[in-house]
Amino acid sequence: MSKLMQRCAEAGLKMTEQRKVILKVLEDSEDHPSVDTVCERAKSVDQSISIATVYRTLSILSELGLVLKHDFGETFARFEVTPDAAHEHHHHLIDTETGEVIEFKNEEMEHLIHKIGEQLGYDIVEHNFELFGHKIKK
Amino acid sequence: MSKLMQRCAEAGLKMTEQRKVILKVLEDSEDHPSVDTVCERAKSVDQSISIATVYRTLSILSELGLVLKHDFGETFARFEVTPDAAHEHHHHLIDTETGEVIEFKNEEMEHLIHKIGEQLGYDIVEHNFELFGHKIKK
DNA sequence: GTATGTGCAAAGACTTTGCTTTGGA
DNA sequence: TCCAAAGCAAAGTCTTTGCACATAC
Repeated sequence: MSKLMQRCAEAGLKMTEQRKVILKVLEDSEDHPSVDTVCERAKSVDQSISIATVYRTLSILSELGLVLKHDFGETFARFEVTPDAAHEHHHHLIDTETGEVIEFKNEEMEHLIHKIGEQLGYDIVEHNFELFGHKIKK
Repeated sequence: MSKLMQRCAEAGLKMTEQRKVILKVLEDSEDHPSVDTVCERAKSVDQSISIATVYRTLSILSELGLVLKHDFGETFARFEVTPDAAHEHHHHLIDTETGEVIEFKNEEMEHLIHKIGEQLGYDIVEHNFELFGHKIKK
């Protein structure tokens, strides 16, 4: 049983065929798929899966903190499975010329985020950090 | 003539009555108004201003870099006039309990952003950095 | 005078939801 | 069995756009 399925079971969710497929699609995705893309990938396994179910499933997973919802400056949302170890946390650099999303890690950032929260008297529960830029041409 | 009007004139935009009102609304706003809010404030000066014009104006200003478009995790966009001096750049902390948006500055962040870009071989032209959290209760 | 800008309403894009049926526990 | 979940289609929300009229330069 996959980690995501396990977590869903713990949360009391019924493990329907559709959910199994969607969870597997998410776990197998190495990019940051949109709802449409998740749905397409799911449909290639089970044609009957509807986009409404994909929306509902992603919404639940997001509330459970099992997936992260991103806005990379487009008109729609993208998703990825939440990294479960602290050292797997990463941020995103979007190449403004190609649309490519590059993941990067930065320890300093992690520290800074909590330091800033402390200074302002806040418990930081979430954050967005995205860079937009283009390759430096030699 | 306001700074924003000046910049618009330089960009070759016609200075219509509607634009004057919208520019003034933006310059006078100390928060991060949504399109609807900008439109309401503009209408209180000139009832005839339509939301389509507000959308079009904000879109132009955003392309010119004169306003910044933000996504604070809501379903709609918010805007603010772009700070024109480097030392006025700031980021945002959204109070998840009240929805309040707190601005803060952080020099370290500015450095880090460009350092990360350099390390990855990218010219960073834009970035999003938002924190979400709640007040620490004593 | 002419190109740009505006208002209105319709269309578009993405997302949510009501209702009926299906199926997991 | 029974309630959560799915499919479908309609509706909702935010944003963009086509068109006819208005207006800044």
